[in-house]
Amino acid sequence: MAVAGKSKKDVLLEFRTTEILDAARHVFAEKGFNDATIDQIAALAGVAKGTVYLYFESKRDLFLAALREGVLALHAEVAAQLLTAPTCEAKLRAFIAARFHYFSRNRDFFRIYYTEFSHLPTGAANARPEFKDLYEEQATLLETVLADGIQLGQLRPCSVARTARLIYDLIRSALAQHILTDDPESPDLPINSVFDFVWNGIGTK
Amino acid sequence: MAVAGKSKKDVLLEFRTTEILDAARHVFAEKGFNDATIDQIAALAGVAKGTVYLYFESKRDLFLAALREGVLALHAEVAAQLLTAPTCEAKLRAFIAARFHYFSRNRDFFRIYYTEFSHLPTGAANARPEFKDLYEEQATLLETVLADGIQLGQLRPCSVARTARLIYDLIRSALAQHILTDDPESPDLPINSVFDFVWNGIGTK
Amino acid sequence: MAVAGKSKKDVLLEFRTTEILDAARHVFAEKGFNDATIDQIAALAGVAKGTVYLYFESKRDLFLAALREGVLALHAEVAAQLLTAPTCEAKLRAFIAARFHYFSRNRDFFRIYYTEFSHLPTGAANARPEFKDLYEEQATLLETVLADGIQLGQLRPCSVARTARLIYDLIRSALAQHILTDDPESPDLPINSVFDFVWNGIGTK
Amino acid sequence: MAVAGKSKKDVLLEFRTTEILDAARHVFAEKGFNDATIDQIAALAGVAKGTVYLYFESKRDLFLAALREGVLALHAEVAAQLLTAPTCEAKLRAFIAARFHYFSRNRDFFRIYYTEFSHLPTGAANARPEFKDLYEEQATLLETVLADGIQLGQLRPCSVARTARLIYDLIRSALAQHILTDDPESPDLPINSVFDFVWNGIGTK
DNA sequence: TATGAATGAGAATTCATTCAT
DNA sequence: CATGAATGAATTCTCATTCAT
Repeated sequence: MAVAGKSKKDVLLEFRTTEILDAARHVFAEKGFNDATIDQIAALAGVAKGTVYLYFESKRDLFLAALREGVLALHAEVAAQLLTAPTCEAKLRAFIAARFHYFSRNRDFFRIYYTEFSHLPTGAANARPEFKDLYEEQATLLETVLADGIQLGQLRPCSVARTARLIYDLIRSALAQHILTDDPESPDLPINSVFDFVWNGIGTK
Repeated sequence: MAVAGKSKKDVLLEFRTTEILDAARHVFAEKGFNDATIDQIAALAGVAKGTVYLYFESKRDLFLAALREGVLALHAEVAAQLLTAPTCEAKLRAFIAARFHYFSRNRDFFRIYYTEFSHLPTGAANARPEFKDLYEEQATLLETVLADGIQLGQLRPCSVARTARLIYDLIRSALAQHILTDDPESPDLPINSVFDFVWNGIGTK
Repeated sequence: MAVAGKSKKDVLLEFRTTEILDAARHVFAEKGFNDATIDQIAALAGVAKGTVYLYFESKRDLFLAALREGVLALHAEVAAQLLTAPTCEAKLRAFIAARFHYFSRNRDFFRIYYTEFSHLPTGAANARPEFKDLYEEQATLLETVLADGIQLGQLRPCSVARTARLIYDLIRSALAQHILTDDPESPDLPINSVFDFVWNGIGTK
Repeated sequence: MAVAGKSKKDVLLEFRTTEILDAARHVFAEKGFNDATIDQIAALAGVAKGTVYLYFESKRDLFLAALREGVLALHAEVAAQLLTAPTCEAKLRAFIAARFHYFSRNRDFFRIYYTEFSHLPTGAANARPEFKDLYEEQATLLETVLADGIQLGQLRPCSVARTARLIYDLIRSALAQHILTDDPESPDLPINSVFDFVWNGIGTK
């Protein structure tokens, strides 16, 4: 029994946390960080303004939490998909597809992710170490795929770090077109486009 | 004499405008639109707060002016380079190189450009028509190169619009790595990387 | 107990509202709308600037609230007095007297009322519909008295609307002399003067 | 020759002054004191902003000058009309009529006059001695008429000062209805109404 | 004299954050 | 724990006034 772990209190706590995070994600996605207000988030979460501060230190903190949570889920999903892919080519396609599918289901989150992670590599100026880590984890995933592919001779040799970054941003770019324009189509077409572009380039042979 | 054109007054006016725009570019680049204040910009420009409003209607207007000016200069430079390139391959390389060179010389501007244009394709939500046009002009340039290349059989057939967007964002991504990390190296290496990636993809054959 | 109605919270809310309105009335009376500042009002009310905005949407809104409240109270008092007056002559005198008495007790309010309602009949230009209504209610009261008086042959026939307006403004004028000069005398003398002037004119027979 | 008086310089000076005063009157009438800007006035007068300050100390000063000028002209016209009226009754009617006619021709001015003079007797708070005098001069004119009328037995005895004020404000009230509603009718009707009201009161007998 | 660019004090309003209940 | 009233720092923008040319 002791293993059960979650008391009623814990459940409530987690519930509130989730509720607030969901509201935050929605409002931040809608209005952007600056134009979102704690009032709006609290209202949407169905709690009082002060309550938000019981769960999160500050507006910024809440924002980061919303971002982190989503990124972790994304990472888990992508990593899982990667495991099932046998070849390097399949892994690359899975990486792309997993991201498209995840964000298709979490469009609010994409807006935050997109905004914030574009600012990410701003180097020193940005000073957001928590983020860096989240990003690194993603990048590492892709870099491993690339490194393996090169080793196996299935990929042309290149700078793994640099190329991973390119692919990563390429996917983000294609996602932006797919998500931000509220394209209701299946993501299969852009997934193929991106993969084809990455794999074959645009030159004829 | 009558041809002189610029009176002393005009010179001063232009000088002030430039001064303020430079300051704006710097502060906006440093802090982002929301965290930049007119006070800071005025101080950096060496004028009083009110003076800024003599030259620009509002904070937003100032921001857009800084952006527009840079984009127009960029566009002119890129277009010029494109003209001198004989083949489709050369044109694509020129497109990439021109952007790298321009932004290497205008790093402050890149930060603004990068931030704002990433938010661009947000569709209806964005409602910034002045921008759309600036972007379109750039995109068209690249699309023309692609369309010609396909016609000449030098490029694999693809969706011109979609591919142009991918390349465009790919360059932005590589630029971000180069510029935002304050990489002092010559941009030649990333230029080649990007071109190679675009042209050949990453797959072996 | 359930009947109590006002919780502690309601009381506090009403108290704050009153406090702010009183302060507003005072400052607006002293300085006029434009030269009054929210800072001054907040300070006088003993609250922070932001608190004012918790109770009123804007400076203008606060001003109108102060005005409206006073006008409604005035109207109620005048209407009550009118009911107790038996004859047309008595009603007219009551109308005049009630206004003098009310404003003698609410001198701050008179200054606002005086300023704002003099601008009232500016026709279309004014565009303050909330006001128009408040004014109309007052005017109607007087018009009814006049119309009845004419019907009963106690008043000389005349344009009821026009005459009501004249009397209304006449009272305001006399009030201005009485209130704005801080005349400490009983208002009985000006009340009689005004009534006599209105009733008999100045010509000898 | 020395009597000629006005050099070319003087003429220009007077011309500019008039031009600015006219513009000021118009803008102040349109927007009110606070919302009128020196820029607007200068533009309408066809001079540069700084020039206004060559002729008038401050915005307030300009406003007062516009007011003073109009009041003096009004006063002169009214005084002239009074001279031609033989009886007390005629003088009173002339006083009313002259004001209606003057303001019918100077509607812009009425708006300023109306606004400012309603605030006038605000006692100490107002501290505008220049005005007091302008007002007194007008009042004296009317008081003299009343005093004479009482002496001749054509008017019922009353407080001359108080009654003059009442009549004065009554006229203003009727004027407001006539002018501010842009009534295009001849002012004869309201002139008669006012006179009748003043002379006979509203009571029968 | 005339100009109009520059100034900067000032004011309304917002909203993250705190804390007494 | 939860609440939401209160706070007040911060920010944009305006415009009367000055002064170098």
